[in-house]
Amino acid sequence: MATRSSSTGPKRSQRTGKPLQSTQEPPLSLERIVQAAVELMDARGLGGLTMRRLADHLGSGVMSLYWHVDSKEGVLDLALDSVMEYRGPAQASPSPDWREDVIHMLEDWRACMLRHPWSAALLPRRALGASVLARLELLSEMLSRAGICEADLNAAIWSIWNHVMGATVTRTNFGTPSEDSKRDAQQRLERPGERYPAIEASRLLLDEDWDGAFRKGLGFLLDGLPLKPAG
Amino acid sequence: MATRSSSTGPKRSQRTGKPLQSTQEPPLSLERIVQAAVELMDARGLGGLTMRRLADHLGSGVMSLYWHVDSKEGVLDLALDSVMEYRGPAQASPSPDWREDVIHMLEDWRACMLRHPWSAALLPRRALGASVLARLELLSEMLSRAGICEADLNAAIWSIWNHVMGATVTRTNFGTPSEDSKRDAQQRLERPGERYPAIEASRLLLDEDWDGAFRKGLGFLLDGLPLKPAG
DNA sequence: ACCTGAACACCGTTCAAGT
DNA sequence: ACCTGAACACCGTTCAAGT
Repeated sequence: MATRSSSTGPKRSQRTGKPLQSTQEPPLSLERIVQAAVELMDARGLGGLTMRRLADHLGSGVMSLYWHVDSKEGVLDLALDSVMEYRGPAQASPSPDWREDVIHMLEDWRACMLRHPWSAALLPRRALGASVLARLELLSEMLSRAGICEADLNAAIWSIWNHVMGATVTRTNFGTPSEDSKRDAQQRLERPGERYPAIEASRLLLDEDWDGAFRKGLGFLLDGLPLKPAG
Repeated sequence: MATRSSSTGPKRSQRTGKPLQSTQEPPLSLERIVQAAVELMDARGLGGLTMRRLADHLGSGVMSLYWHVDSKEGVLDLALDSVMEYRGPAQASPSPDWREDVIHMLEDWRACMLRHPWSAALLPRRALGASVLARLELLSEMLSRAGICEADLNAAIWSIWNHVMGATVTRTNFGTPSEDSKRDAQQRLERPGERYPAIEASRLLLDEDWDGAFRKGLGFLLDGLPLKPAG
């Protein structure tokens, strides 16, 4: 008559009933929770993160998570920042060319986000964590050293932030679409009475050189920054 | 004994039991649904849109919506595009200064999104609708007329797209924070062992001139575009 | 053609309790 | 200090039915 499976033996998934791990689970910790959240989102996307699934993944009850974490929002904050750490360029930092340093850090930033496609959409929606702040701090130093004046600094930083985040979020959304959705998009562009000849001609939505567009656009932006001769 | 209220008389909200409207509701239609969705999100944010609430708002049962609409995703697609229409500049379009035209359209784009703060976060996550496509088409024409070469066109368009979307989404997130969260942010910056002197000095996170940063950053980007002498 | 309620398989989180 | 299950107030959507 019992509708719930027996609770003897090792912890089992509420969802599948299969044993989650043959060995003993280590105790819960913030680190384990955050790491599991990253893995879960890597595998199943932003919407795939569920407190219940997260607990399952860790072999614990759902509510156990809440002793370590305030809410799901807190998990998202920590997961995002955990993925954004910067280890710096190969050699000692201040290279002769400021542009090289800036581009290296931003390419790495973008690469981090592309490794975890859920992160780009999360970036602008949460409080800034230590890793993101460290990157902004570094960017600020680099631009000052390049000779940007104080009055232009914040606008320059936000513009670069917008470029990195926008390029990444746009790419994870529009990049590598299925052949079907490509055909759909193309048909949409050619719908009678609603035509977009310029977009059609330039293949804006079919062009797949997202890396090139990122680099080139970043070049435009850096070219446009007003720099004084030297720091 | 009945646990549900009587179903005589005009349609009542399942949630509150109050009559939703003293007059007869007009029949459902795609237009009414989309408009109600926009109103709901304007009032309660992206997370405030619920199929049940939407139905309540319209005085219908939840499942009635699904005759007009495929899914909640479909409602979001339509709501976004409905809010992004461009009516063009006051006078006939091709002004002597291409920059003026571009800036006008982009300022208007940003203004549309700021009027509906949920829209910026939605923009990069959905299929492009007619209003957004029309704006991209217009932008493409304007840049070609300005003399950008074909090979640079798509990178330029995406960079500008990133700027508009990024600036708006960043502003709706970080803009006008409460005094409390400002203090929190400041304390975070000054935490011992984890300091961000450059960000602190430039007041990157406290500066509230988002309009200025948008315009200035767009200026940098347009300055950096490589233009041939004339179209 | 248009609308409906019941039901299903989920959510995040509160609570009162266990060790 | 750390973990738990039951329960609450929600979700989006399928289905079989009504008019």
